[in-house]
Amino acid sequence: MEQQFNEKTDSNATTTQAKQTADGKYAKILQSAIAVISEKGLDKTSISDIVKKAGVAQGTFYLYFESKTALIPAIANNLLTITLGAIKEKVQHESDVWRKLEVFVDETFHITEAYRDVIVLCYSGLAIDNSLEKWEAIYQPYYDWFEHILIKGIESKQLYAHMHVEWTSRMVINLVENAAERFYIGKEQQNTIEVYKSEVIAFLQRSLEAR
Amino acid sequence: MEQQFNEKTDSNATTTQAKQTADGKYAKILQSAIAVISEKGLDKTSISDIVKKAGVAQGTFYLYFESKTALIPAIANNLLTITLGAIKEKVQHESDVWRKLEVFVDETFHITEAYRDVIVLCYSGLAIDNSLEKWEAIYQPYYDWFEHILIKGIESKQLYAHMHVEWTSRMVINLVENAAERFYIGKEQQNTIEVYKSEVIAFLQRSLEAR
Amino acid sequence: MEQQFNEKTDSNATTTQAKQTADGKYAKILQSAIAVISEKGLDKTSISDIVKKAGVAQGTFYLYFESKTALIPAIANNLLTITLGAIKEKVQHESDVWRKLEVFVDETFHITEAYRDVIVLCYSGLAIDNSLEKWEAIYQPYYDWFEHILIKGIESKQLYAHMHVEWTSRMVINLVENAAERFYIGKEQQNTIEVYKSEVIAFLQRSLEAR
Amino acid sequence: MEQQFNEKTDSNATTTQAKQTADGKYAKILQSAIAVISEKGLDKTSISDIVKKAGVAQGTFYLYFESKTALIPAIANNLLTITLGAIKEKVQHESDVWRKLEVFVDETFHITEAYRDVIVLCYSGLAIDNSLEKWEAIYQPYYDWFEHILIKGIESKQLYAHMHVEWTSRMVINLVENAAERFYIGKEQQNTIEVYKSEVIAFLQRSLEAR
DNA sequence: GATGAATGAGTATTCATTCAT
DNA sequence: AATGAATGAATACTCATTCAT
Repeated sequence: MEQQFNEKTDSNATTTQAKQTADGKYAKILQSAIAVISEKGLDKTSISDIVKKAGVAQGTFYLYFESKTALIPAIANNLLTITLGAIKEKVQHESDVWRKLEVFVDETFHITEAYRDVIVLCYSGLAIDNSLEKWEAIYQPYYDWFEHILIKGIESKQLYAHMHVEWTSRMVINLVENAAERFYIGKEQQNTIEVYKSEVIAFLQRSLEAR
Repeated sequence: MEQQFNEKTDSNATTTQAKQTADGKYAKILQSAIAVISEKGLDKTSISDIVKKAGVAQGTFYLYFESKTALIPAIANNLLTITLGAIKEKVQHESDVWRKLEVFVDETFHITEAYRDVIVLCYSGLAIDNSLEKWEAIYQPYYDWFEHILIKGIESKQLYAHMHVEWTSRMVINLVENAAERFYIGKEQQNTIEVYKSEVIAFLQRSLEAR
Repeated sequence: MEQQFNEKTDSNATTTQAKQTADGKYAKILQSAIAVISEKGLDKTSISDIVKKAGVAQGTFYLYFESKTALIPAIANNLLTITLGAIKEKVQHESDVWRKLEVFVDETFHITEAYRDVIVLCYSGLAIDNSLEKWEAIYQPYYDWFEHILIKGIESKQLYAHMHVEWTSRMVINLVENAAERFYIGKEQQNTIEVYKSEVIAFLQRSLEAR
Repeated sequence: MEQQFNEKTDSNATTTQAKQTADGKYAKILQSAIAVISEKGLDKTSISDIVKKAGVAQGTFYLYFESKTALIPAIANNLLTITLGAIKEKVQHESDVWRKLEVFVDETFHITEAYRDVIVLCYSGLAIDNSLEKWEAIYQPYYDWFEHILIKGIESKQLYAHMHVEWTSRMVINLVENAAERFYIGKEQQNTIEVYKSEVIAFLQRSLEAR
């Protein structure tokens, strides 16, 4: 199942690889940018900060990125690649759709915690630019992958047959991500996390289960 | 029901009123800011743009706002006030909880369309500042209000009794707002809107209904 | 005769005066700009150099000039005002047209020597900008003034009656200025200057005299 | 007559030839530079623009030109070569000095129109550098050639015998070029051109004719 | 000779903020 | 309260030039 998505993932990877020059300056700059911007915020990060950390010259930045703004989609793409990679990895070991959903929620919370700052910068960065559509484009492979989970679940009669899989895919992913973000951004107590996740799963289950 | 929230709403209003001077300069500046920033984006909008549109002097801005950054929570607050006001207004005419939900979805889509730009600027503005918690604080009255809808629905045995109302309130509001945003940001065809909304409502209904 | 040109001169002066604020910051910046650019050349002069010399803040420059480029027409205008002022002053004491011509040549050489650098920067500055027409516009009062000299000379039967005064005015002014520039730019020996000027005057006289 | 100038011309040519490599890269770069700079102006033209148009690598530029600045004298030299070549070509068919003068004026106007942009860039370029003397040096063969025209005219008793030929040569060339430039830069109506040229010729004739 | 990736110095311009009036 | 002239810090981006291949 995931097989056919590897292609898309690969196409992303290819894009990335296309940028992989000799000494991997593209990657070095991108990683430095993520690190610095995550810490200081997009506005307060100067190109100078980034190149200093990356150990390249000021002008080199512009050999790989058209502008400061062009960093954001690259970062977002990077984040999605990591996210989707990690989630696929975990989920593929499960065969039951409900277990998949649980693992998906688990992993989303986990990644959200780890990449909290990057997630925030992607939101703000893409919003600034009025390029929220780019976000949707970047998320496309994620949506696609989850749609297939849903379809399989429907085929196995475990999921509600009449749902609109495309829309539902987006609603579920958003619901879970947002719940996770609210959990970590709001800095709620860690001890409630399992209860919180259960509630999210229960909410989804009631919506998704076959009836 | 709304009664007890008037307090909080008032506290917001009070904040606003405190700033209401003679010629309503606070409001004039705020409205100008919303208009200009919605159009040009936060970054490309200068205080100069705002005061020019408001017809006041440069320095006057700082009599009402501590800094440019301080505009965002004010704008967000203004948006929430409008949103919550409009939704309450519409919803209060309904007695059935499912009708309330429908009207709530309708109105959210409506407002999202109308205030699309402002919503985007609030996201990016608050994210920039790493002050996403402020957003939650501002949304508090909205969450509270919806919780009461849920509670009433539970009491009337129409809604699922074991839900965690606080969390569910947030999940539902987020789900609907996000669906609406995706609809208008993605610029999907208008003719699918009713189907789309129905799907959202159906999704929620399956989760929320008593069983 | 000069009376009627005072108007135009005044209009220039007025323009200048309009810019004369409280502490004469406009003039201070303009004079500093002339000084620094004359010395270092336009390209190698930074706004920082100018404001430092003028004793104002960086941003203050932009209160009085739209851009670095906008300096050049201002400088050119300033130069013309000085030039025309000085020449008029000297020439008005002469009644004979040939004496006027002599004094005009004398004074042109004199001013060219004194303002050599400024003249060069005006040439290059206006050429850079492809705004050579501006130069013509700025020179207009000069051309006008000289036309009247020619007309008076024609009326007194001393100058060739069938010349085209407007074109001749431009040709003569250019001829003399260019001769002077070539003299000082080429750094010819000072001892030849009187002979050189005589040759220029003789050349002109043969062209202009009534016959 | 031109014979003796061939040397100088050759010296120029030699300079050029010295740079003529295998695939004529020098010429390719020079022509590209003229084209691009004429269009965009010196300041806004980057070496990158030039090499891109020339179809050579960035570094190749520096094999043929020491720096960006070094382009200007090369362009000016190129312009003079073209100008002098064209004018000589036309004038040599005339035997009468007055006809030569007419043809000289005609051709100067013609070339000024055709190379307007290049002329402007030479002015500004050389002025920027404070290297106006270079311009004189480049023009030397032109002055020399015209001096000989004058000498021949004097010998044939058609021209005024007591003129200073060297200075007069420069004055005349400048007068005509400047008149032409003013004509095309000022964008005067084309229908006046013949009248305009006649006036220039008449002005010169009165100065130059034997008396 | 040719290349073109890498460099890093250099700067015009913007704009949030202040404060004397 | 209101003004708006003045400030000066801050920075994205350019591009001439170099040099290892």
